Amino acid sequence: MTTSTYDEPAAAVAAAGRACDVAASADQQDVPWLTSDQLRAWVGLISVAELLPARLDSQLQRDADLTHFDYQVLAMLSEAPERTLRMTGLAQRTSATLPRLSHVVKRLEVRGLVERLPCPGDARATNAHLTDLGWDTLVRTAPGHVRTARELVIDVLTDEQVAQLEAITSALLTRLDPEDRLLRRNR
Amino acid sequence: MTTSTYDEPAAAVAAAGRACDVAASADQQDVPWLTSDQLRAWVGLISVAELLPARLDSQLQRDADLTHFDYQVLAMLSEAPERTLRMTGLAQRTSATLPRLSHVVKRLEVRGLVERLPCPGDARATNAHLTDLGWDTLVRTAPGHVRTARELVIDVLTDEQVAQLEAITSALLTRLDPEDRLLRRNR
DNA sequence: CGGCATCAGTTGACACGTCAACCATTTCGA
DNA sequence: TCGAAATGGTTGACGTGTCAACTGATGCCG
Repeated sequence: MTTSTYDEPAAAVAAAGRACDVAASADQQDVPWLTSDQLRAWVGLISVAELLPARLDSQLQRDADLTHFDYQVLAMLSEAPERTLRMTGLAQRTSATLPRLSHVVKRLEVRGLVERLPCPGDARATNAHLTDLGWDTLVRTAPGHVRTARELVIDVLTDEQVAQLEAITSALLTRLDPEDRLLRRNR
Repeated sequence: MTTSTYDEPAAAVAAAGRACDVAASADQQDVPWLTSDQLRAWVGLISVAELLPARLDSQLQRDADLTHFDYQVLAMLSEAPERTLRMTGLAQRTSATLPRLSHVVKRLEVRGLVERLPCPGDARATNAHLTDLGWDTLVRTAPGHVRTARELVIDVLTDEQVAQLEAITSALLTRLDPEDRLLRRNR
């Protein structure tokens, strides 16, 4: 049972893995457990993935009453021709489900940051359009957001690490986003 | 206004940044915008931070009706002496607020995976204890979780990249988790 | 044309996290 | 030793995301 007393969260996951070696040999495929190096990287990554979005949300919430997701929606629209996108396209660019996007856009519309228009070409579709107020809000909010991005990530790393991070996330996204919905690399 | 048509999400954030240069020079501090390299790394990171937790949740939900956070709670308890931790300590180890943990532990207790006991030393405190059922559940669930960790992250990267990722996340956590780990409504 | 499958999007019920308020216990200073 | 403040934890209301069901429009194939 190996019940030594670990202090670090990393060890907890490891212990569960070790326990599995004992119990799971029967009906589970052999899954090689992580080395201690791999384990540290894994725990680090999931910790960052847990804490970073919360920080972004709280900064944007405080400064502009926006979710990070709200911000991304506004940002995508600000880039689009006519500042307009169909709901489906917007959902893909923000990695969101359609129901989620629908709810969010509805709230943004109530606040006057976005408006919904029927799509001329296809009566089923809806176009989301960034209003002037939405644009102004985005412009006003961007600097603080960038500052946060620098404080929490960019300025903490060396240029070399930034380059490494780009390569690593790019590799991960081939698994996490196989359909390339984020349109990061449109082949 | 520079309204060229960008295809990449990365550009969207950039545009907002550029716009800010125009409008915000008056009352905002000068925030140097991100270079294209930095921008790619940033967008990659927030994409991963958005997608990875969702994947972990859905795998664990499917296989064991557990949230990734539930899993982490069980894992931390499995490591602790007597498989027992006080709520506050558990909250720190899982980067959770106390209310969140309280709700989660209540649900886990209903399912019989955890039990709550008054703390002998301090009548205010509560001890959370992993039951045998909880241990078995964790043991049964771990292999699939490890497999997912490999498929989505570890096996996608070279050994060198894993090492780089460890260094990078370690650096980021000095900012994201500067000893806070709870301290919600202080002062 | 008629009928069926698919697509685009919305809605509502439910689950989870957050926040503020709250209670009980403990600590500490005067 | 008494009372105020701090600690440990729980609860309930509210906002947001998810899923399943639904509406309406479009496309397809006979």
